[in-house]
Amino acid sequence: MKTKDNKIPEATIKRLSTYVNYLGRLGTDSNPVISSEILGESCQVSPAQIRKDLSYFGEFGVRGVGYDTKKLEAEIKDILGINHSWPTTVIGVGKLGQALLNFDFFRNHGFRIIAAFDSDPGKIGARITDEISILPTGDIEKTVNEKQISIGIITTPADWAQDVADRLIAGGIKGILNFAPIKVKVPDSIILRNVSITSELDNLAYLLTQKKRQ
Amino acid sequence: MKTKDNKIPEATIKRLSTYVNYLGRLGTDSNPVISSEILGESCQVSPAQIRKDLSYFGEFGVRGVGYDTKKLEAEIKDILGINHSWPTTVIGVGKLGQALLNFDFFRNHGFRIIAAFDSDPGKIGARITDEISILPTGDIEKTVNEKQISIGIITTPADWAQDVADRLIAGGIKGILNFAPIKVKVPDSIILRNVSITSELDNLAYLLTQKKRQ
DNA sequence: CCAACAATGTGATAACTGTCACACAATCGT
DNA sequence: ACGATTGTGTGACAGTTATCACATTGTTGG
Ligand SMILES: NC(=O)c1ccc[n+]([C@@H]2O[C@H](COP(=O)([O-])OP(=O)(O)OC[C@H]3O[C@@H](n4cnc5c(N)ncnc54)[C@H](O)[C@@H]3O)[C@@H](O)[C@H]2O)c1
Ligand SMILES: NC(=O)c1ccc[n+]([C@@H]2O[C@H](COP(=O)([O-])OP(=O)(O)OC[C@H]3O[C@@H](n4cnc5c(N)ncnc54)[C@H](O)[C@@H]3O)[C@@H](O)[C@H]2O)c1
Repeated sequence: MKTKDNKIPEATIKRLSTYVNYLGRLGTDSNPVISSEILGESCQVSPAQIRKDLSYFGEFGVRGVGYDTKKLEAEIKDILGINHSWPTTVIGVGKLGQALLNFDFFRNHGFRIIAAFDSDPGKIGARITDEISILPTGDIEKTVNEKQISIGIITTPADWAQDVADRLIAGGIKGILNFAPIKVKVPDSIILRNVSITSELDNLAYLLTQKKRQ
Repeated sequence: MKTKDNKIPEATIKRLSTYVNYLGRLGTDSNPVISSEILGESCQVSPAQIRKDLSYFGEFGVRGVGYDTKKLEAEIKDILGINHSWPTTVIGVGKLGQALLNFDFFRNHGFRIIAAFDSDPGKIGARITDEISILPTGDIEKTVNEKQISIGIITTPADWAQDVADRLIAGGIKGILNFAPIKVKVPDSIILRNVSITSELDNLAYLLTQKKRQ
């Protein structure tokens, strides 16, 4: 795969994720080929935007025809790096952590949760699946290191997020997805992304308020 | 509150949410005043960016001093429209829906979940809290209308998201927060925001892959 | 009262992102 | 064989967002 440039807009990556998700839901048998027009309608993105997004990474379509559905899906998965399974762990098996642990979608789309941690003695040892049982927080460093876990998902209360992040990093984690409503500090070598559900709701509230005030 | 302009960057709103969240966590007693420098360090935003963000809405600080912590928090809540409680409902009381229903944080920060819906006969009728028990999907229109619910949070499987959205809209909903991995179609008058956890993970995978390939 | 200082608010500028039009390549029908 | 048609790929342009420098304004200590 060629990357013409390394200055890809973040929004482009987000859209690629949408495209690949939609392509995966398509019956490839009935739709062997798809145009940017049709794809755009489903993803609510302009056709030109789709072509532009793809053009950052190469030429995947056939002029006058469109894109081979299956091939395009594979190409985007390759671009995003979800054509293999990233070993992943969840720390904090509360309400949200359990939802993520039981979310099968991940398994088929590039992520494999292979460990779970909690600090609650009442939870430690509980089986989640055949291969996962809840480990104590103190084991994070060792386990991440031994199992070569790449991605850590933090779903502990905010007060513990930094501590957990530090442990993950000590164990050699590569990337962190943080659900706690706090900005954890990590060295530049670690990729960090935050999911802020609260901020999405706040945004909704703002737009509703705007509409009312206008 | 004055709004100088109605072209506020979406990123600004997202950051305001971060600021207000951080300010809420501060002990206002020990920190009656805060500078853009300090706030920026905690929120990982440049001081200039913070001042710019706030300047879209007015002048809230005192030159040479900084911002009154409590007052700034109140001002941002006012800007975002989270200085009162939005009546909210969750549709799809599965793993994720339950996590959201039990997330107390919302209650103290501008959102009050006052109804929950599911289509599973085994779940209907179950009590969530004193005031909420799970209602059947067929009641969405009526309940949203009667209780004047403003915001609907969709946590059903993707295949049902559009149906649920249509019912919410028929009931007079104002805004929708959608967790299902599909783009639901809504009229322009409805505010729609999507939370895509998968896309955040994809983004993480992309960045990790980039790092590896570089 | 004034000078030294601290931190805000903002216009100018740079960087980034999205839109659009159209050249170009492949296919299809005659 | 070739013109008509379809839909991609991309350069030029427009719009948006972030960064920076500094003028401005309030505070504090002598
Ligand atoms: N529930 C939601 O809908 C929601 C939404 C947005 C953000 N969040 C955030 O996600 C995080 C988890 O939320 P939740 O609702 O699942 O809370 P929860 O209380 O249900 O779960 C937290 C879990 O973390 C465990 N834990 C505490 N300290 C720990 C530590 N040091 N190491 C490992 N595990 C530890 C607890 O034992 C518990 O099982 C919080 O930071 C919350 O703000 C939750
Ligand atoms: N669990 C996660 O971590 C996670 C992460 C990202 C996105 N999501 C998305 O959130 C949604 C819910 O995920 P989940 O893990 O909670 O699934 P789940 O299967 O645990 O829950 C889905 C719930 O929706 C109910 N439901 C089904 N059809 C309905 C209808 N027509 N009306 C009302 N309720 C209906 C089901 O009875 C069930 O209780 C899915 O779209 C999923 O893709 C989940």
